[in-house]
Amino acid sequence: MSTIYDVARRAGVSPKTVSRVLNSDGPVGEKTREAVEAAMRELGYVRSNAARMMRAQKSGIIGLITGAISTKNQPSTQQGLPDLYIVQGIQRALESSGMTVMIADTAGRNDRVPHLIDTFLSHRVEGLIYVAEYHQEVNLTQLPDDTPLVLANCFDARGTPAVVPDDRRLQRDLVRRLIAAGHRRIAYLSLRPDMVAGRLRPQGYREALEEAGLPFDPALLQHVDFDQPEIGPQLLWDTIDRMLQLDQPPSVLCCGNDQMAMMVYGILRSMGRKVPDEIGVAGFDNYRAIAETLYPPLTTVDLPYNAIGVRAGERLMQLISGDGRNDHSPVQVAGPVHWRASVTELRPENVISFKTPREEKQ
Amino acid sequence: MSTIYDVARRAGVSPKTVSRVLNSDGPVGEKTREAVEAAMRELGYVRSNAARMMRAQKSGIIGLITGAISTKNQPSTQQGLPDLYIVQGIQRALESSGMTVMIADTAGRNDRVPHLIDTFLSHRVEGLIYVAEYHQEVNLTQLPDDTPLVLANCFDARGTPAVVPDDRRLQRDLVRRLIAAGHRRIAYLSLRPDMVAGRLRPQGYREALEEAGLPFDPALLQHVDFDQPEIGPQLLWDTIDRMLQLDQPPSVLCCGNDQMAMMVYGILRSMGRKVPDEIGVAGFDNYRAIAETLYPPLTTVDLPYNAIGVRAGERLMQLISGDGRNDHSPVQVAGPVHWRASVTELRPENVISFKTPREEKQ
DNA sequence: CCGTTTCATGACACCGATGTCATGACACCG
DNA sequence: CGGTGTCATGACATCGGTGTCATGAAACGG
Repeated sequence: MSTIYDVARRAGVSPKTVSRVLNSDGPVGEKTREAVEAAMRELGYVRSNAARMMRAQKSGIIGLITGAISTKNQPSTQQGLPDLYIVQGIQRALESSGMTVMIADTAGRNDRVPHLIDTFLSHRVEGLIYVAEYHQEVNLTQLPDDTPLVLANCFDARGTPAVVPDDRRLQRDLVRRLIAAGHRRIAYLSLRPDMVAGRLRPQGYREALEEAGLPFDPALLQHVDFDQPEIGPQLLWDTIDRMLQLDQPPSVLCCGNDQMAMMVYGILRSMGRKVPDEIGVAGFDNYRAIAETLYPPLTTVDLPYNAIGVRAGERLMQLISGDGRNDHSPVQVAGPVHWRASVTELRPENVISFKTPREEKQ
Repeated sequence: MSTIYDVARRAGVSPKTVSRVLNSDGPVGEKTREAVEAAMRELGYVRSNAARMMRAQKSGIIGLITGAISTKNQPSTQQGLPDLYIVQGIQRALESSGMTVMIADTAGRNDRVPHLIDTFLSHRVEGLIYVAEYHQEVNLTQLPDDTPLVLANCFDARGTPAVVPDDRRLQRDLVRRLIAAGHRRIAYLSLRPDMVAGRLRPQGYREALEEAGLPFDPALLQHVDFDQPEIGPQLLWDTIDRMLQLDQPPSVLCCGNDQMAMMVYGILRSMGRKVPDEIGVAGFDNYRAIAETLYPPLTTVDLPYNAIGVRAGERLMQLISGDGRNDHSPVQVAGPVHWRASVTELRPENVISFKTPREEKQ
């Protein structure tokens, strides 16, 4: 691979002049510039990042640690790959800055994280982002260095800058919407309470009920460990069965996530209950491969992974450029409700208030 | 960040000696080694890859180009993220070699590929892998350089080393298994024929029929563009309806992929047909988030994305180490059938032949 | 006890790009 | 016409490791 020296020789100038052409510092004569550019083209010259970053003491590299790519071995993981969208968002946010993103995968083993961090440091990354597979608290080994770190989809006790989904608010918005559609008996099938989402989402559910003056019925809030290998479907079946046996059964089942909702579809139909006519189903995530393909399509709320990534990327760029605003509270990100055919509008008159001005004009 | 010079000064030795400790070339006295290691620990020394690769003229970096991370904007993409498993496989294959994998995302725009390649070349990557979102033919701009390139999940007309799924064989194996289970009228709902999978998989289906001496009925092989935004479900509904109206309706619906199978579940149930008692459903991909969670779980065949990645990584390492075996035929990878509850065994006696020796002992 | 080999270590150059400073050629101004 | 400023360009050092070669000391053999 050719170097600036090769280019310089071919163009009959000094290496420094080639450098000037490359970087547009200092002045370069018109003819010289053309000669240099021609030489570069002819040699297929590509500038060496290694030499460059060595001199400049800047790598232009951002390190990204994620389990996204190999999450499937973990037993209790729900759908698996959503945090890929976070990575996508990060890339989008960093694209304009000219940074190169280097992604390392934990391969499902958290004990490899220190090694990955070491590799990144040896590349002299200018910043690090750790992306968790699902909203959780983490505890990374302290970075020995002053390299900035941002946590995405997770947080820690040290107050490291973090960006997380606003589970509470998202669930509240969805349940609000269900209430607005006329539903009064809303069941909530929650994820395990040892997951952050399994705690925050039920909170949002209860908040929406309270706001609307609806009573909270403990019988309608159940935690279900639905993704257990064997017994998961049984647990879910049993929980739904009990709810439907109640004196006042629910008119809609709110599920902890879209994958649970998919399983609920099958169970309800095996029970001979029609969705949405006899009972509605709502999800959480807007995991589109599921939500849009299910039949009928699933009402759910957008867990904005993309936005989380973008925000995390932006936050990191701030830190790198020295904007050390010590915001110890994590950034919370929310997203829109997606209303689809899996829940009926019990009171059609309510629908009107949800039309946009534009639609009303038509 | 400290350098070998800092370490050397602290340990009272020369930089070269520190280098020797790092790389275990040349001999180093016991005491000296300890002093150097202590100094490194105290300073939190991490060796600079930039300087290293500059001297060694080796970057230790593999470039990976994929649309995996941002595929969702594309209109005609089926499920979206499976090629992430390919990336995982590649990482696994390259892990032991000490290479660092740098992933670049096309952000859904193929016109960015040349730019990404340039970035990689400026990092002096030692090899490149291009990962396609689904099995397809591609046409990358010729690499100006002698950097080795491997295609994963795609191939080109130039005979670039490639690793692809063996769609034909996978489908044949699945249909064989259905036939072994006693099914004789097997319908095939294919993906669009302009996709490679939409051509190869039906071929495998027909091969399995021929092998078994079963007649091929054109009415049972239909292409369905099921993931069209609006009309997809309608098209699918209509196709299934027609098939079920036949004099000899099928006993099992073989779907082009798992996502289509998920949609078929909903449609069959809305038609009042029970799965698997009245009609069986089979998928393709073993997209576990769907196949295992659907109710009943889906019989499907493993599209071995992981293995494709591993093979691609291995192939690239061969090329880098100079093993230029000019294998112009793409490597074809297959995987196992996953038999789950969505298809019944019509003739139980057949099941015996599928028991493993171990099971028979019990 | 002297010549030769082995061991432990250091001096120095080099990889490729770029920051600093110097140099020569003009142009401009009083 | 001499002094000064601008422009175009190059020489040289530098970033942090590592390959090459040299050096001095200890060990070994006869």
